[in-house]
Amino acid sequence: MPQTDDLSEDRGGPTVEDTVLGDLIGYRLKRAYMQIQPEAQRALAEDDLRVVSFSCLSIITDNAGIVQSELADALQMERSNLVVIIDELEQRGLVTRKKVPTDRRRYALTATLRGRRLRDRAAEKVRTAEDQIIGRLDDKDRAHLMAVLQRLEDNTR
Amino acid sequence: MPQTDDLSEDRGGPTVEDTVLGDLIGYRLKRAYMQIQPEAQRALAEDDLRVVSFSCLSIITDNAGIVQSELADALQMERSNLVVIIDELEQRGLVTRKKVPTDRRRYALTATLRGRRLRDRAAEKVRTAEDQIIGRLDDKDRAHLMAVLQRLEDNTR
DNA sequence: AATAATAGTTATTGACTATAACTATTATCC
DNA sequence: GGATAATAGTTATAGTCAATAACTATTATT
Repeated sequence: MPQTDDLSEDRGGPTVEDTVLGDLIGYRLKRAYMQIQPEAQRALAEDDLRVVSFSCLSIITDNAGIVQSELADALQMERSNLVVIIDELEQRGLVTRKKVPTDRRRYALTATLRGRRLRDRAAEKVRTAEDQIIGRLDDKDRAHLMAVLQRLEDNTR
Repeated sequence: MPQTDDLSEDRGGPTVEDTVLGDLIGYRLKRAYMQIQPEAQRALAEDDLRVVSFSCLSIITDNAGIVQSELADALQMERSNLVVIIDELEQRGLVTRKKVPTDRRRYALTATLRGRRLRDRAAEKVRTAEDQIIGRLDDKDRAHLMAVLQRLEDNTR
């Protein structure tokens, strides 16, 4: 029997009572996210990417020619906050900004070969990092989780 | 057939491609949380509570006599950031700070009757707000979601 | 042609988190 | 038992991030 010497203090605090918070979905979502996020962040930092820049790079890779407003919309962020992120991706040679001839207000964003490769590599690392955490979560539970989260998200739109 | 005039633009953007992001748990968690959080925030604002102060009030209510370090630990936040929050809860007469006789470094936190009542009322509102969003998610899916999220969280400790 | 709206940009603000440094008190160690 | 280390609470501060407003250039509307 794997009985150790440590008492209740061993992991995650001395079992605080909770009759309400833990039954709220928002709370559970936040807690789960707080465990995963730092690992994803660490994985992406190896390639000097933040979560948000990786997200942008990824969507741009999958949608060559997308413009900034559409990207902001897809990632549910303000287009003003996108500017510096695209600036950096562009300066690093990961994406290109090209004026759309038919509408010169817009910039078509396209990932370069380097950008696409970096996206794939970084995605692999994040996936691996997540798998570490998921641990004993089997494929069925994982699939169910993803489906339910997706449904949750869709319900609000 | 509920065919409307609007095209693909109707809800959530014109279906942007995504071969990677949507398969990451961190991304799905964040997106789901981003839908729920504003509603919870709005519900709590009716009682001049923020999510974090509600969380504190709730844990204190369930753990009369808990001290600030333990609370910070339970909510995974910095104890320095807790100070002003407890200050406010105390000033509003929702919790009391009382020196622990056996260890005068510590303050025992206890919710007042008003605090406990507010907690219950606010919790009810958040629950209702969440239920609006959950919508078509049946009890079985909800229970499964909560269990899996809990497991995810525990796996990292 | 005048007016609206849209895309991108810049600057700024407020909220939140993390860190370091400090005081008071208690625990540990020689 | 006294020096030293550790802990609880606090304060101040700095960094991160999201939201807002205002601006220019361009296109759409009437």
